[in-house]
Amino acid sequence: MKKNKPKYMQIIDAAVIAIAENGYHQAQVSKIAKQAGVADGTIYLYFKNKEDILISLFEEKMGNFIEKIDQMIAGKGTAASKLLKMIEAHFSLLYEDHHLAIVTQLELRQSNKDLRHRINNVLKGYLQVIDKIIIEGIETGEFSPDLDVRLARQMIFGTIDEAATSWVMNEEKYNLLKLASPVHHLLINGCGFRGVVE
Amino acid sequence: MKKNKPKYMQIIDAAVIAIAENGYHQAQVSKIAKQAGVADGTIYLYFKNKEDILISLFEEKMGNFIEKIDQMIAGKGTAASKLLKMIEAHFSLLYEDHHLAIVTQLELRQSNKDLRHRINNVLKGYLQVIDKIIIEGIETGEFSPDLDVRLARQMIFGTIDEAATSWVMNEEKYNLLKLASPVHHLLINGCGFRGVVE
Amino acid sequence: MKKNKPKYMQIIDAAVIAIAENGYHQAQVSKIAKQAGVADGTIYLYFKNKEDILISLFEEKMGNFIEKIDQMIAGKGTAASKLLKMIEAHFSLLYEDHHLAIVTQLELRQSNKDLRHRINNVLKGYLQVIDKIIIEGIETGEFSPDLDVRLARQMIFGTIDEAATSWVMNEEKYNLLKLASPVHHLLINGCGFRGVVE
Amino acid sequence: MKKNKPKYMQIIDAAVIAIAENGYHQAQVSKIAKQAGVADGTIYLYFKNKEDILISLFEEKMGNFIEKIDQMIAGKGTAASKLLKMIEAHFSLLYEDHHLAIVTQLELRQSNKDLRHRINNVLKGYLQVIDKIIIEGIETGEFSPDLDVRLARQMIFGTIDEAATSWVMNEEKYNLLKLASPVHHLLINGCGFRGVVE
DNA sequence: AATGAATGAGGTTTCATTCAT
DNA sequence: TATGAATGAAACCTCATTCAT
Repeated sequence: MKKNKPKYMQIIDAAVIAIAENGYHQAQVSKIAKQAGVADGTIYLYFKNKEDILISLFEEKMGNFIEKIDQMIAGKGTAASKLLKMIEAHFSLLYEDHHLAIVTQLELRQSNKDLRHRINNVLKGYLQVIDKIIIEGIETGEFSPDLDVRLARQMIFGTIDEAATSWVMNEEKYNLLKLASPVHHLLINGCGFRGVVE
Repeated sequence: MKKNKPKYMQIIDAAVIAIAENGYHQAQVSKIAKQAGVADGTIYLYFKNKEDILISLFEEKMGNFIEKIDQMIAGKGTAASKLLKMIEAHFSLLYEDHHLAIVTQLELRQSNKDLRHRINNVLKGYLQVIDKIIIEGIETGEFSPDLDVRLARQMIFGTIDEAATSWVMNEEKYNLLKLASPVHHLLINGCGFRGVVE
Repeated sequence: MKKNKPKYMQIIDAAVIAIAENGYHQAQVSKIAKQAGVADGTIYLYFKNKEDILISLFEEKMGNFIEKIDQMIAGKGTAASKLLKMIEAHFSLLYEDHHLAIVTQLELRQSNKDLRHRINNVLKGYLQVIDKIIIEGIETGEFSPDLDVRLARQMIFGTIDEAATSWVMNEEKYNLLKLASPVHHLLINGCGFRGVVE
Repeated sequence: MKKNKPKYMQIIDAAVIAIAENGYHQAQVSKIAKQAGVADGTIYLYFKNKEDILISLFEEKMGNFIEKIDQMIAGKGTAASKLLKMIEAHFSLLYEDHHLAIVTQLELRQSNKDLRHRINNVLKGYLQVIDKIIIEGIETGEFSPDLDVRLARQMIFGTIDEAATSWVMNEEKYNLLKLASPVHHLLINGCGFRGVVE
């Protein structure tokens, strides 16, 4: 299994840095190889082609994240608290890894349609986690019983993603972590006012 | 003024079709020219370069849309009703123009960072419209008084955009227009349940 | 005869300016037309193609010059004095017309081989004038009887041309006219020293 | 160091042939690559761009030549004899390499101003060699003490260059080498007659 | 396993020239 | 005569991938 050899992650980590620092289209295979400290040809002993590096990058980084989240929400607690934890974990992941934030929020988006479909496949795991929380919330009565799960999921993911992207595009000038709670509040309560400020 | 000549819009419309049908990177200038029924060189009588076609495309299509929305929400009505109109207008724009939906939601996102920054500039106008509605809603007491405008805007835009992108990626299998009302309801009320289904 | 119409010389003069100011490869037909105050298409009513403008330019400017020189040396006087007059006329032509100097000494040289052959054809007239002076000098005993006319002509033309080109490349910092006499002296006497400074 | 690899000179030599046979503007990179027996892309492993091939070509061929001349005139001997050697070396270089003669005397002259300036920089070394000889000649009393070094240099270079160019334009019908001696004689003695044939 | 020199396909843009008005 | 919008051919360079060592 190639994935267990040290150079596999070495190349993926190099790709994150190379893409973050040079931009998607300027991160040539030779730059990634140089950053990884291996020869160009060596890349092809571990990855089928360049696209394979990118999809593997996303799988490794996001896959781990999804597993972590999945465990995190497995235990007890309200759906709302689980949602908050998820948002915090998501923001934390990007906040802690500057390079990764740039790569996932900006650079990887300019990949071609094919690659983006495969990235979306990875994301499906994340969306399923969100779905789980929503369904649990509905069942426990925390969330509105007539919630359209798909739409709610799109709101949750779209909002988190948009908040993260804006933060990266604003050169990370403010503390993303501090947005987790207000974002969470917004997703639960929406914009509307009901006479009581919670 | 080049923009008033018929070939200007002819080329832009051709670009939308060519990009939608071939993909961003496979929509060569020669393909756009062919689609427009002009010679390759003619393109450069109306646009500085290929990137200029794309930014102009976005400015024309989105710019017009933003103006329309802006007028639409100028009159009377609640902030909530204005938000609904906006969402309907947004979904309608994409629903009515299959090619445009593909181009704005999928293809144009793989443009390089420079072009994306210029696209974001156009989008700013849209975000300001959203801001206007939010602020109006807060002032009239419809929306929560302690709403963070920036976050609310990110939720609204992020949700609309994610819903639209999902619809396109799902090959537009369902009727996007019908989502306007439930999406609007979600944005106003959030996921949370308060014992009353409105 | 097209040559007698006012626009013929108008275009040629515009070409001199356009080439001098923009360089040979940046002097597009449209620039020449603009400088001449006519439409692009009008150029083709007076010239077969772009090359025809350039060759005509050279013929007009140099042709006139050669005729003038030819008349100048027709009268009495020593061969040496005629040579001096010719050098002075040559330097004067370039000294008086800044644009023409740049065009003939620098820009027109980057024309293709074909055009250069045709330019050389025009130059033949000039070379024949030089030959006339040399032969006359030999016959009168002023010049060495065993002079190889072709070589002497190459020395005279090569020296004048090199002096003129150097002057233009040095941005015409010094007075070219003042070089006529010392250049003439050099051509007559060579580098060698014979104990007497004339 | 790229210059030491065999393909570096292989490509330069191919460029000389391709340019000589096809003309400057018809010597596309692909033709040079084909002539060199390498792929188009290989060219760019050794040269920054097409212009870099041409300037390198000139530097290699002319640079070597200038060094050789410089050593040649370093030893003893009269200034006049050194001048003769230089002319012979110059004519010999072109006479021995048909392709190089065409390239330097005709084709490379149609390069753009920028490239020509860089070529002139290389030529400066040659002009300095000429200056050395002139100054030495003045100091030893061989040459006229009131010689203007710059003008003398222009005469010498202009004459040699014109003779060489004429020879190439006449399709090298006669033996250029045989012109070295009479050209040398002309440069030393000029056109004038002093009653004694030396 | 590792190297890195070599490959070669593919696209944007310019500009001389035409021709309908 | 004069216009100027439209034409369309043609080339430099990049970079993912291979393969002999």
